[in-house]
Amino acid sequence: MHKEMPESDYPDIRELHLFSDMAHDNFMALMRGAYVQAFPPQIELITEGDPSDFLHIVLTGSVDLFCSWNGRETSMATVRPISTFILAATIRDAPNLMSARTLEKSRIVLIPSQDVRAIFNVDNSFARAIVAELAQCYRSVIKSQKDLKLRTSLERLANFLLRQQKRAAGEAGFDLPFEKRRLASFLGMTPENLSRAFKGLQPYGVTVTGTRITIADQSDLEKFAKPSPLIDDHST
Amino acid sequence: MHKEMPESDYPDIRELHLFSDMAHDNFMALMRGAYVQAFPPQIELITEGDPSDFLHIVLTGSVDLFCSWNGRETSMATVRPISTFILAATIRDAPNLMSARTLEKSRIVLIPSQDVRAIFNVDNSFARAIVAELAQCYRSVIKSQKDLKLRTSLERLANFLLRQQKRAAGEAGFDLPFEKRRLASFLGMTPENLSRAFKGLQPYGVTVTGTRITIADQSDLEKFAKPSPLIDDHST
DNA sequence: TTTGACGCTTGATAATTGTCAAATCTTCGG
DNA sequence: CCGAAGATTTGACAATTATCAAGCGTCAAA
Repeated sequence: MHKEMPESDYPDIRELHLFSDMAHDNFMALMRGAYVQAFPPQIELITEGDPSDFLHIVLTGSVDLFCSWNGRETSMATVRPISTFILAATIRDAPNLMSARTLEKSRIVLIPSQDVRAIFNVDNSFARAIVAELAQCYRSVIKSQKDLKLRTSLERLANFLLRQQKRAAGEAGFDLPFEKRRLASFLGMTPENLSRAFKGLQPYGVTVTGTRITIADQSDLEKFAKPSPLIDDHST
Repeated sequence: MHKEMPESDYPDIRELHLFSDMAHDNFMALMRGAYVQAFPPQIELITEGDPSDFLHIVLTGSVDLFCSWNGRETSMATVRPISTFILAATIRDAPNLMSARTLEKSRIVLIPSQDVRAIFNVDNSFARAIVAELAQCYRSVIKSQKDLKLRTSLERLANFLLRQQKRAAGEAGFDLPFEKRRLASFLGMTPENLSRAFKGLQPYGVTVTGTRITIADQSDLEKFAKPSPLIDDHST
């Protein structure tokens, strides 16, 4: 089932900010203990509440982080290559707060959490890289929380579309990066409401054809969305 | 205006997990560069968007962290002694994502952010303590986000009251830790709605008299609130 | 004690969002 | 190409939450 990691994957992982500065030997020690596995779509990799046995890295494909309570479920984030997830739980040796499932066929690296903690204890560069990563993650969630608490669903959608447009190099037309039902959950609304929200943005020049979005006039939409770097710029 | 820190405050700060393991010299270096200041209530200590010039520590009093957008405002957290705030922005040398204001007369320690980053770079124990702190903060926000996305306002209030009751050593009666208007904002609702939400919890044995809350039967309220350690236990 | 200021509550109403059911569209294996 | 399964859309309706305005209570300065 599990396969040792092929060395051909090392460079991609080494390039991650999290691993780029650590000592060679320590990096190799982490890699030697790691597994890589190809998962089909819709496989639950992690269940919230379970202990965090592995630090995960998405090499290809994509992973949905989601949470459940009382029969309800909500999508928290989508992880795309190449990045890690559940770092905080791994470091604290605490139960996972989120579940994770593959959205598509995905290659995932699994690094035993105890190895991560052991190297964290001896490699100072690694420890500092983890600080940078956690600070970044923390700030991202704060931004997301501001988005949720300060904006209506229509405003959240409008700003989401503007962020996506920016990721698409500012092109007027681009494709949604995932299903609408998941987008709805991510934005904290129902699929029905998302459908209506798209219509509600038509007066601001937003056109939807299937998964394809077109923004006629970016500044027009911005007048409504009022994007702020303190909420929408996920790079700082 | 600014006062150098009296050495009598050193032990309290040293006891914080963040500082307890670092080298003596480095701790002293941080303290020597630090200021302590007594602020009256309702003073804005930090404005979101500003660069993070100081790591803050609340010695006495309390501080509200809040965010604004488009004329709206929401309370994100209340900081009580003795703890730090805006660590993530300090470490990343990034603009603050939240504003901060004193809720009451408060003594605040200000440690220049560049000092914190400098010591972070040379003190490995400090770096590791920051990892633990940031991981904890991150997990707290995730829990708060789950609370917001998965629960109705009535459920959020019910669970909030149960958490407060736990903090009050499980006593049936306890006082709200801050104004209702701020509680409403923290829970993501209007003051009017909070007032009605309290009434909505009467059938589950919740009584409100001014700032005093009484929970007649904890298990009765829990049957409605369905608290979960993955949302409500802020110690892990 | 009076007078404001301010926070809290209440009622009426509106806006937003969610639910349910049915219709339509897409996808994909046979 | 067909047809079933699942996603999306739409409409009707209900629940939740916000807004506005008025009233009540408390507290502190005059």
